Parts: sequence; C-alpha cells; structure tokens
Amino acid sequence: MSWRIVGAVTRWEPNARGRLEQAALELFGEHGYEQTTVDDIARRAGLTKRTFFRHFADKREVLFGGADEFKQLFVDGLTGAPASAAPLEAIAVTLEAVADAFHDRRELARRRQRVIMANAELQERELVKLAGVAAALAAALRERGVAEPAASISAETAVAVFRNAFERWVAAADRRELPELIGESLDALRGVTAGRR
Amino acid sequence: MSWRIVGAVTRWEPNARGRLEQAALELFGEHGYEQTTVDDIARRAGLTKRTFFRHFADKREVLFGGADEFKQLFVDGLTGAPASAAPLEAIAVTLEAVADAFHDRRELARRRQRVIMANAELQERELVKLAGVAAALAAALRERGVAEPAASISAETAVAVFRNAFERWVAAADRRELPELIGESLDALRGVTAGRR
DNA sequence: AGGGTGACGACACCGAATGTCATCAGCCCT
DNA sequence: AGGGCTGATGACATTCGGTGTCGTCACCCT
Repeated sequence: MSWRIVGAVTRWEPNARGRLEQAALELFGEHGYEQTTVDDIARRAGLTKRTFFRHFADKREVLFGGADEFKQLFVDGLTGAPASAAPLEAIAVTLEAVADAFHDRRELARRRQRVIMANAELQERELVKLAGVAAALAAALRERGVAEPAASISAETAVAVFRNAFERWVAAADRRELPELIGESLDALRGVTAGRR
Repeated sequence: MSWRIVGAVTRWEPNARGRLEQAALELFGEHGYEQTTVDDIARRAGLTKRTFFRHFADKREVLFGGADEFKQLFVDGLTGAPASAAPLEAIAVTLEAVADAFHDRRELARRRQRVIMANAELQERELVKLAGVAAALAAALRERGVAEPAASISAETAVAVFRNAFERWVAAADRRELPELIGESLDALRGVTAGRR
C-alpha cells in the first residue's frame, strides 16, 4: 500500500499517526464526523482500518492527540506560579501561561472547534479531556498545600473559566485576544463570588 | 414473548421502559457495563434489542432516564430563589433544593454511582448531562438578569460545587448529609475566590 | 363493523472495535 | 555474509452497537 517504491529507506511511509490525524481532520471538515468512516480515514492516509486502531483507541481520539500536552500546560503553569500566590492568583498565572501556547493557533483552534461543536460524541470526549485537566490541576493544587475540597473546586473553576474564555475566543464574532477574555471571565468569577449583583 | 396470558387488559406487559432500566441496572451491577450486551438487557426485560433502542437512544442512556428531571430540579430551584438574591446566594438556595430531592435516595445513588464510576463511557455521558444542567442554569441566571460571562461561569461553578459534594456524599467513608457537604464545598469556593490561602 | 394507531418482533445491514495470524524490512549478533 | 529477532503493518474473522424496514396485532375511535 504505502511502501516507498524507489530509494526506500524504510518499509513504510513515516509518521503514520500524523497522516491519520491529518486525514481525519480533513475528512471531518469536508463531510462531517459521522459521515466519515474509519476506513475512509485510513485509506486517505494510505493505511488500513486495523492500523488506525493501533494508533488511536477509538475514532474520536484521532482529534485529541494533543490532550496530554494540553493538560501538561496547565500543570506546568501552576508549578511555575510563585509558591506565595493564593490559589486564585496562581490560577490566573496558569491560565495566562496556557493562553500563550495558543497565541498563534487561533485559526487551527477554530477549525478543530467547528468539527467538535458539530457532533455530540466529540463534545462528550472533549468534556472528558477537560475533566482530566481539572483532575491534574487539583492534584497540583494539593501539591501546593491547598486542602480538599478547595483544591478540586478551584481546579474545576479554573477549567470552567478557561473554557468560557476559549469558546468566546474561537467564536468568530469576538476579535479580542485570549488573555483579555480570560481576564474578563476571571473578573466575572470574582464578581459573582464576592456577592455582587 | 411478554403477553399477558389470562385476563389480558393490554397486549404487552406494561412499563417496558422501566423494566429495561431495572434489568440494565441489575446486569451492570452483576457483570459490569461492558460485559452486558443490549441483547442481555432486552431479554431479561422480556423484549428485543430493537425495542430497547426504541426506548433509549443508545446503551448508556438507560442509566440516565432521570436526567431531565434532575436538570429541572436545578432550574426550579433557581426560579424559586428570591429575586433579590445575588447569584451566589441564589445558587446556594438552589443546591439546597436539589439536595432535598436526594434526601432519601442515598443508597440508590450509591449503587448507580458505582456502576458509572466503573466505566469510562458512562462517566463521559454523565459529564454531558451535567453540562446540560450547567447550560440550563446559565439560561435561568440570564433570565434573572445576570450578564454573560458571569451567568455561564456561575452556572458551571454551581454544578462543580454540587458534583463535588455529591461525590463525597456517595463515598462510603463520609457519613455527613448532602446539605452539609454542599455547604462545605460552597465555603471552599468562597474561601478560594476571596483570596484566602 | 371497519379502519387507524402504536408498540412490538423479525430480519437485514452498516460500521466501530478487537483478536489473531501472516508478512517483511531493518536491525543486531555472530 | 548469514541468520534470527523485532516491530509495524495487512488480511481476515468476529462481536456488538445502532438503524432501516416491514409485518403483526391488540386497542381505540367512529
């Protein structure tokens, strides 16, 4: 199927996983998630269905290959916050750091988000990934000495704030940048919990 | 299959949906979610696989039949809060109201939660249901005059607080009741956002 | 009495997901 | 140079979730 015919240095075309991700994003964008079969993706990548499932646990996972790095952004951001910072300050620092990583990827984020928002199964998976981020954040907060249930509540809130800002960031309407939107969401949180009407 | 032989008043045994839910919860508890096929569930309920899918959109949904009522508990609770209450106060009132509905269902909640916690697919679906609650809460908050993004952030936070308390409530270790745990989680939230270390 | 309705069974079918075995280029070891 | 090992892949078979379609039949309404 995908051998190099001449001057072969390897038996297979390299980066099978990346080709699958690329093919999947294209096909999902062209025909939608449900209308695309795993066979379609594998064929476009020059592979077979069986090989797809060797690289991804299921059809959805092909869109979430970066989830671990994403989670790590949060954990590293929190680790990088000054030990003296109170939880909410540390979270603010963390979210700024995460936002940095997205600075030049707004268009990519939009394409991916459009695919996800068009399908309930994919939104389900996204929620799981965000829950994983929250769990990792909670563990990192406990590491900083924050007790339960404050650590878990803070972590969930942090993710909620980020997601809220992120969704507005990828929405075509808003031209503001992610850090500003995060600041706005954080202010809204502070306002609400301060008892402001 | 399931006709009443004598004295039939209806062609079919009544409450097919309820029987399917009952059979599913039993089988999931006995052999696990993955080890139970839809055919197994349908047979125990005296029905066929095809009929199962007439009552539930997919295999997971059989465990989430009460999701709409659950969501409505939140919305009604918020609607019942005094119009003068600030968002966080209104949320506190709402969560108390929701907790009331679970007062005498701790054991049922535990059995169901054990099944869900044992399977990733089911946790995924639970996250979706909770996201639906958050969305409904956000809409209800906007109805009360809370602007975005405060409404969405508040709603997500409210759900996070409830979930945190609920999980501790169903954990065998804790003997305290749900309202107290909710209060504790709310206090943790207030503490964190007040900048307390 | 007759036609409509709604719930269900029977059957066929698609696609996601997994187990198993064969294949073969590159590598290491002698 | 030769032989065996390894790891990624293809090929094939199978299970199960999910759907489309049609037939059946008690119930209901007129």
